Amino acid sequence: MPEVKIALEFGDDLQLLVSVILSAQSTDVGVNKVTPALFARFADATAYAAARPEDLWPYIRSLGLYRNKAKAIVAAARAIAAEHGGRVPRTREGLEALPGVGRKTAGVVLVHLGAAHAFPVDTHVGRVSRRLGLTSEEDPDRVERDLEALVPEERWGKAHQLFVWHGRRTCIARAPACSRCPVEDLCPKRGVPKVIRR
DNA sequence: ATCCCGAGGG
DNA sequence: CCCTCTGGAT
Repeated sequence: MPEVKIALEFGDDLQLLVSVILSAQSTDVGVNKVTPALFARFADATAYAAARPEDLWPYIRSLGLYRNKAKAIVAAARAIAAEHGGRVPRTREGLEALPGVGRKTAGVVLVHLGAAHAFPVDTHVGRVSRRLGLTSEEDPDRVERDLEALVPEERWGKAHQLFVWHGRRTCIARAPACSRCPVEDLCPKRGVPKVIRR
């Protein structure tokens, strides 16, 4: 399988974690647009920990949900500085214990770090899986359970990345590009009129 | 179940 | 105008 380059641009674990927190209900394009200035201003967990959430607003306001995200980043950085020696924890339990970090965010961080097998379910993974008929669930935790039963554990991370990639590039929410879809033959929605397709 | 919450696309 | 974007906390 060809190596697939995935979107988020980060230089260290903390930049990765911050990027993933920022990516909630936001596009990767938007995240990569704000992170250079943000990372230049806040170099490490100590820098974020010393800041107030409002200090981050100017950098991330364009993303939406910026109050929550700023609060989460500062709180998480304080926990990382105080309880983890300034280093981002590399276990699911450690990550999920951080403020603003839930199962999906922890999973994406683990996949990027290669620290553990995980199959985080975001809007793309959920939509693609439902369209392909791999699950009929809406709840991300249940979708994840179905997918993890279908895919060998060693491939969860790669599968997650491929599903996201496919969802962004081809199996787009509004207007799926079925005509250039590489897995159209596998798709139950094949041939279904666009209006009903979902 | 609801709130947060701006930008880009159809 | 409405929907969607790699959610999490309450």
